[in-house]
Amino acid sequence: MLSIGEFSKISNVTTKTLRYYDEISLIKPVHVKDNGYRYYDVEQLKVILLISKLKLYCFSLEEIAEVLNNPHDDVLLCSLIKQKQHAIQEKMNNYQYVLNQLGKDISNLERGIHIMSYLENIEVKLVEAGSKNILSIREKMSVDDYGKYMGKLFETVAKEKLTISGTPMSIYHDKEFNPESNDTEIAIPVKEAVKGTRELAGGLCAFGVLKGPYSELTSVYAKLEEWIEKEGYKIAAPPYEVYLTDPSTNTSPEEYVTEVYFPIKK
Amino acid sequence: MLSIGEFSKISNVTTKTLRYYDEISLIKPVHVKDNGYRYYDVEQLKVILLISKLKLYCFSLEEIAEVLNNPHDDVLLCSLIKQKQHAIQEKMNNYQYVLNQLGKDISNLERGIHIMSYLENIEVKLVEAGSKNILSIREKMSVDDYGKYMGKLFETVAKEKLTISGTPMSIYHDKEFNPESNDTEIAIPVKEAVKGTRELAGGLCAFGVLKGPYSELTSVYAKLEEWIEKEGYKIAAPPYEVYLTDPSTNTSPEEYVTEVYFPIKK
DNA sequence: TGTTGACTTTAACCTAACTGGAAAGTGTAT
DNA sequence: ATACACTTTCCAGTTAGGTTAAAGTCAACA
Repeated sequence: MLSIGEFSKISNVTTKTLRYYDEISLIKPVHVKDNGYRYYDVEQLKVILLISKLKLYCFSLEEIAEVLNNPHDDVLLCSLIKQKQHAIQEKMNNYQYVLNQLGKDISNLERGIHIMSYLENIEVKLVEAGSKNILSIREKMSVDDYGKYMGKLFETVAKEKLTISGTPMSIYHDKEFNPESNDTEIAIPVKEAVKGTRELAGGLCAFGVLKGPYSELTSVYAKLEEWIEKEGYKIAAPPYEVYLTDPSTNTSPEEYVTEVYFPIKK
Repeated sequence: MLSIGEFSKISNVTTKTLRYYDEISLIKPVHVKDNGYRYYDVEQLKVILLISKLKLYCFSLEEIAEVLNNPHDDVLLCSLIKQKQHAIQEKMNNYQYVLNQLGKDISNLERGIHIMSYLENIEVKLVEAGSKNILSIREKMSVDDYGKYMGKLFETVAKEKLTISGTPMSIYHDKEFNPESNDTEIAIPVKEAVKGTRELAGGLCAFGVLKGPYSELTSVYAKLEEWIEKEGYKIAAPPYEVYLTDPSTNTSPEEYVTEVYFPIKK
């Protein structure tokens, strides 16, 4: 039997953490004296070792508890580990992108170029957008669902034998930003007017183009808004984006070209 | 002037977050009506854009505040970004290691090998350790300081022209684990008995070897402790590690060889 | 002008995975 | 017997917000 201090020293887990794990029933000492002193069994070292391993793999304590409650379910464990493998791979990709961006900023700063000066290169134009007939789905969704709904639209196009007359778009109906559930309309311009299609009104628009990943679109929004206020216009309808790059051809996000339209009026 | 909803939509930051940033004075609306309604200026879009960028770079809100409070200090900004660059690189290295480990576990699990079965391959031996004369520094330190203190020891060796008689060691005097400040003694065996050296007592030890990164040492501790209890011994003195691999030759952590000794008695 | 519905406010509480500190009680070596 | 190292519980705090409720306000339409 090991006191909490001994158990802590051997397992490289602090006593604070061990008491917390006891509290949440992740690993309970095999014996508790009447005065509350905790005593662990050497066998429990294997358990705390597993906990530490899974924590390294970015498991939440809740997920670890699930694994510990099903000690012989190696299929469950394996599928959870594969999930984490995927998640960590995603994080690494993201960090790789961040390192690129950050490297550019460092070399700019060392040349005396201010970090936000890239905004000056975003051009805003006043355009007259033509009205379009679009096949669309409007739903509360997260950004991750765009692909799914886009797929549905293309299915409909195929089934109904519609004629595509432009690149995919999304229209933002929300009044504020919400990453989990935005009121978004995913659309493709088509020739035919059938069930599921509608007319997207044309008119005066503030217009900008982005070459780069979608995460940089907010800079274009900001520039458009700045321009709209400076020129004395007001936003007249939900803004929309037009995706000129087909994401199914595996172009890198750096090469994506996206148009942004803010319908406006005086 | 933009309402909080408009500002949120354009900047892709939720209204909740904006209110929180107001509360902590990270970015305050340029005007607040008597009824409490917040109104932002288009110019503030650049500020929130910068905040989002720095958040992507893993800045804490406190660090971002520091940057915003020194808007023209590009040197400060650049040095902070470089810090983050380093930190992110570290994280990626760590994730790379995790992906390797996790990949091994997946392929093991798919072959029906249990995730903790590697423990069975750790061998424990009973040895009689000889006593050693060591030059050492004992201090409360974190693992990150090991190199620093080791460097000091080597300086002393050089200055005093001592004769090294073994590979570096560390002795753990703490009664429990504490990552920030462990009562650790960093040591090198030397021939001469001078100021700063002492005798490390020999005697019966439970002994194990690890080939691999230091983070896996806990598995060896656990095995040793299990063996000690099973054989009816008790720990008699602080455990110590002997580093057979010279970390200054750039061996990969996978190749490190470390011995672990737990001095014991009946 | 009135009304409706969308927008905004504050306040209080919740999250994960702990950490820190205080005050009191306990174990063990001398 | 005493000292002191070890352990206990309890409470508050950390980051960066999210959730919910109840109340107040705005703007557009009739």
